[in-house]
Amino acid sequence: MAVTIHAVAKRLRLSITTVSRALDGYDDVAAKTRGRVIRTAREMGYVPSRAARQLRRQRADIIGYIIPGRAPYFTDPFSSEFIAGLGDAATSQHLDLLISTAPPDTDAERDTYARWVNSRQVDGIVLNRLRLKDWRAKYLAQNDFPFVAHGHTHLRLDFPSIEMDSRAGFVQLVKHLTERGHRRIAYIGAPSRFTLQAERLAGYRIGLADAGIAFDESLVVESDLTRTGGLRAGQSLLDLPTRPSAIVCVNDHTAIGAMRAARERDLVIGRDLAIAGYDGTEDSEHTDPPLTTLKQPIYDTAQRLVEMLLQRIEGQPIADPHIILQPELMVRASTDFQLSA
Amino acid sequence: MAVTIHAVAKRLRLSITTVSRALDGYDDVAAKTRGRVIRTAREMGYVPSRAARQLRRQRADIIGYIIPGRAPYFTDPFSSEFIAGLGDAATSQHLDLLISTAPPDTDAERDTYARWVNSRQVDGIVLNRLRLKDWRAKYLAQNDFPFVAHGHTHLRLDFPSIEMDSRAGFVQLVKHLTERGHRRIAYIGAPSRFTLQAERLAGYRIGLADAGIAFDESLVVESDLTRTGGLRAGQSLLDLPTRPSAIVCVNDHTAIGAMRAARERDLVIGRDLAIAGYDGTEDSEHTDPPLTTLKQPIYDTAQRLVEMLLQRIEGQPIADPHIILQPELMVRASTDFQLSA
DNA sequence: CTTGACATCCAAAACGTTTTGGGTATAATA
DNA sequence: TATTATACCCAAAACGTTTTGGATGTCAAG
Repeated sequence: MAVTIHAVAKRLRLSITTVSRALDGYDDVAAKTRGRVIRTAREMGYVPSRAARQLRRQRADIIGYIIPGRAPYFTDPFSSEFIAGLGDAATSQHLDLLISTAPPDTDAERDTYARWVNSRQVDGIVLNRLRLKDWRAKYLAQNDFPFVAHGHTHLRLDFPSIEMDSRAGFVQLVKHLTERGHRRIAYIGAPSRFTLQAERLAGYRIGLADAGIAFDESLVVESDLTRTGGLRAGQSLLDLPTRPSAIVCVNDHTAIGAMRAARERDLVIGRDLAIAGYDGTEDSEHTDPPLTTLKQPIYDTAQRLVEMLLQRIEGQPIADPHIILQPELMVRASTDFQLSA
Repeated sequence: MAVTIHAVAKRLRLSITTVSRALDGYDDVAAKTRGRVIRTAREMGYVPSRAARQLRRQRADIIGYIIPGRAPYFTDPFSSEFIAGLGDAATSQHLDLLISTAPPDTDAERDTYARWVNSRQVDGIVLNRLRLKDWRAKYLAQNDFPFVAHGHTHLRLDFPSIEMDSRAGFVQLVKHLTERGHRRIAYIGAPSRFTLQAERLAGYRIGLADAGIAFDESLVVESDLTRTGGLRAGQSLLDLPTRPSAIVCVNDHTAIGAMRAARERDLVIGRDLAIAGYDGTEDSEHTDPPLTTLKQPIYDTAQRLVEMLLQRIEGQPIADPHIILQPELMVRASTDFQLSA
């Protein structure tokens, strides 16, 4: 079987206490002894049993992330990049990342969270795509379980978070469009339970109001954050009696779907029709034409969230527990034209 | 703190043995007692400590996957879909999925594998993007550690695997192109240490030979499986004195980059130039024009790999330990035209 | 009444660490 | 020489389960 601390101690004719303390860098073991211990341990390929250490230390050195959805929903590049950020940051903090998947607001989701919390399998949890009334945040807060989140809720809860001011982003985006002559600007959104939908829709409405354009309910469609959803929503908008001249989308994937709907109808994006997304994933650079989008630093955000979570786990004070970042408007060919009257 | 089996036993005035056995469904506990135990445990919110169980059972109920690369390399949709498949399958088998990232053939990679194996943190490992001489496969096999892989190596090792016959796929793809009049067909590949590169390049060459076309080294470019890499490689190919009329790419991401290079040069894909990819990710459906590709069942493959791994972990015989699947040629507009002489 | 068989239950060991609370030399000080 | 520091080391407890190997009681059969 695997080599235990016992075996190392036996070989060295030392107690396991001394071996343990030597390896952990305590100063009550002679330098020479420490050297012997470290060398022998390495030679024998000793690595502490995670389970035993975890049981004794009451700490797993693992953080958890439950992907809110099932494939292919989750395969959007936002998730990939987010997970990559979590994974890399975890690794560099000597943590591991435990992943599971569960569709939002299902029993499976509740079970998974309950299991992770109660079995002390992870030391902390990262939350993403918050809901306005996010039971997860409530549950974790009630159980005093360390967590951080990307986004906010409408509940009275205090937890470390990083969020994008996507409302301001959409205001800016709509302004960009109205300045280019657009008056009929449509919006393809997400289900209303998501905070991101509330924020982005609000930004859209403010943007319209700023330009003195009346809000037109028929130009707002709910979709599901996927390309296929964006395609369907785009189809319905473009088949309207008087179609919009611009479509802003809740995320890049939706926009990519909408672009396809436009092509199906032989509309030239960037001339007949403006389309914009949100997220600034690499995808958006490679569409034809390149997609105007609001860029958020997904990878960095994930990394910083892990750092905050670790501080929270260790009970350290967090310097800036509520970070709000501004997305950056990336104007590309999909919207960069003056609408001809 | 969290509720332990001790607390449950105390409340019920039973021994922890009985509580444990009642919950585990042994038949040496009275039905009435079992009922009381289960009810009380649920009421008290008892969930066994993973660490303790793991220590005693010598089993973690966790499988591991180390993403071979760092962001943004890993953010290609192949990885996302693969991870989604692993995650979902793991969940449905009552396993969790531990994720880390490490660039191929680095010390970081070796450390991570060694740590996971020696600390018995995971019960088994899933390997992906195998290398021709994959030290990971060798290492795990030597340590008799359960693992399964997507792909094969050139080493004499026996392990459960699922792989795509991507060589046959490329033969078919090249045939598809030669039938449409293409003679100058270029290939954008991956670094040569990857098995997938060897296979796909071989398929490309056989396809050429089948059509009586001489292999032209100048039409083969090595890239890095990313869109940006595909863009660069595409640029260099299209700037050749006599440019190719078709480009086949080692994966969809590369193809998407190559498409961009073509657009930069005002070439109409699907008329002036044929481009094809490999993977059949959803991305390929949404390009303009839609991308011809070889589709492989990534999500299902991941799921089946998890099943095989679990059997391997439990020492059960595996019915079919070396599955080879045929990719499906999806002919789309990016290649579906006759080349005008 | 004894003996088995059966149904229930349980004490204690074991899993492999970390940590607590000393213990034993040796050297320095009084 | 006796005392006190100092440096180094260790036995044993604890973490929370699962599992082994009985123990106890009841009931039917001999």
